[in-house]
Amino acid sequence: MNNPEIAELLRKMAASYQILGRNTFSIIAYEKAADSIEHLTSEAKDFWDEGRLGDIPGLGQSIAGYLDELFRTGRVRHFEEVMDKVPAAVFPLLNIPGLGPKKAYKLVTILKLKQPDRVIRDVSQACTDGRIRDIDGFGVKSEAAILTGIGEYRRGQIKENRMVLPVADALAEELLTHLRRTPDVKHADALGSLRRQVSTIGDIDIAVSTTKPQAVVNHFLKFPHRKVIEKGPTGASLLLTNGRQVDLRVQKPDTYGSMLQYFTGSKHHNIALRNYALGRGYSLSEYGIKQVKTGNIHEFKDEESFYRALGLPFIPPEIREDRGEIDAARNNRLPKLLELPEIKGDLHTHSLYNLEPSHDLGSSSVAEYLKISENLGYEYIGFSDHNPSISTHTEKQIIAIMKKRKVYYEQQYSSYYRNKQKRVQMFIMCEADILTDGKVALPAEAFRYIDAAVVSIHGSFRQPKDLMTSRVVRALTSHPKVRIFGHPTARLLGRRESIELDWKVIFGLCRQRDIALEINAYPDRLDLPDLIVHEAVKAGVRLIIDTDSHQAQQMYLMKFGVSVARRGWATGRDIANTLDYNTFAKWLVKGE
DNA sequence: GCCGTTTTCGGCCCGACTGTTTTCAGTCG
Repeated sequence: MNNPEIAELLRKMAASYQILGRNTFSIIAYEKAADSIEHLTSEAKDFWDEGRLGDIPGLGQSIAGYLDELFRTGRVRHFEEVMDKVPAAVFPLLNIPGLGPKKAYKLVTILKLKQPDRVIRDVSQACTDGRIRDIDGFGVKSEAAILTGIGEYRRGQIKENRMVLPVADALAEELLTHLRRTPDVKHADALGSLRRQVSTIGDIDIAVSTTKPQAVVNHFLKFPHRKVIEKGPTGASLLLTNGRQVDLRVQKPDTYGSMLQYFTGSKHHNIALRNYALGRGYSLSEYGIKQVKTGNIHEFKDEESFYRALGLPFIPPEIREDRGEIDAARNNRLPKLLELPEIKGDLHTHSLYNLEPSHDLGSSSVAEYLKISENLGYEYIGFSDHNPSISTHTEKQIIAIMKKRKVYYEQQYSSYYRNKQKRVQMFIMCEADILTDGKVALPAEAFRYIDAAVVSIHGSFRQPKDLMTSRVVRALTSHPKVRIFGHPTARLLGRRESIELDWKVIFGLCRQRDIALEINAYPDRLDLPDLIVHEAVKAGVRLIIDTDSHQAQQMYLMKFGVSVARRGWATGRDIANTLDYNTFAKWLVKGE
């Protein structure tokens, strides 16, 4: 049983306890345990294997004992006994926004709904028939609300309606630029998951500090839009022409810091922070910090002073996820997170040189890439075109192509720099497929004509974990010039799930051979995911951030790779391409 | 049921919103 399934089971227990009227704090305990397991970076089963179930926060003797039974026998008798007291049809209804355990239970018992697999349809029908309005505690509006909720639930099942970070970021930048055009705006910032730079974003929320709220709201409403959803003296919501919703919140400068902190989240960070504050006699809210004894509320202009008032250094938004940042802050052990200017090169780019590759060519010339590398202040760039297709070439042909390609790059390079002093250094590389059996799609002899290889998976994504792991191990150990494991989970945001890998094995191997795991900054990849970055950093594995550019302008997307690294607690020392050219070349170029 | 820079006992995040009420319960983020 995997983590999401266990979390769901624990949530069902919490709901059952709620219906059965048990102790509120048992209910909270089960919910916390579910949250905790959902946030875990490795499987709870792996903890159990190692006899460390108790190390999972929120699991005490009781719940850990039940999970032990679950892993040993596949069931928990206590859970079954409790949940048997609740009609099975209650549980599917908990997925409907607006319905919680109490209401769901009431509907199921009063309407005598027995069949879990059709209970949502039955409730929908009951709303349409007007059979819910007469139930105690419900009314006409409840019927409409439930129907809306069911609609949302159904749509949510069909399509995950989130933007990838770079898209949301670009949209937010337009809005922020628009807002900052009026002098009434003192500060304007993104809020929520966008400010924390999460890889996918739902709605865009923006905060403004001003002494003239109405003027700012009016100015905001001039942004091109399809419809005004809401407007008032302290905020407004617009539906944009692209179908996205933007919410604006306006605050006076004196309380801007508390508001920014509160709406940046994450929810889990805020809960943990409030817990921490409560131990010191403070109660937190979006309005400020209240001294519990006196009831006095202190307001904050900025977040720095907000955290300082709690005795903490500023915690960067990217790591506000309740993954240990409050403890680290308290002990003054927050990492000095990587920053964009530390990046000195990009090692995964595709030029337009046609080597008859297995996958897509780039569309920019070597000169264009060099030009942008200069603009970015880089010391080096690597060209990592896909290997020549193995289905349409013999080994001999591939070797010949790679040899010719090396000459081409060297000529392009020297002609670009004919009369120039300062140069961006170049690495001639290759992105080689990891084939189904773990072979790398580049003959050994072809490695002579490259400095190093990125290897990555472009097919057979659904192999079982052990097979996939040995496949990757074979590829990473196939040649000394294999130096980077590209977009390691092969996920595509909103389109394809990650492959399954035993990360412990991969981390161990990467450390042993000093191979870097790539953080691929391409918009719908953002791969490694931040959670695995965090694990890799803890394991002391070297990382490298690349854009996987297929046209030179995409090199500017590096900042999103940096965001992922920051969310994974990475510092400059964890990232290979913060090294200066000489040190970096020593690391990258191995073998003859 | 969990947990400890107030505590191994006695606390447990906070406030808004909604719809149903006549002072509140349930749900959400």
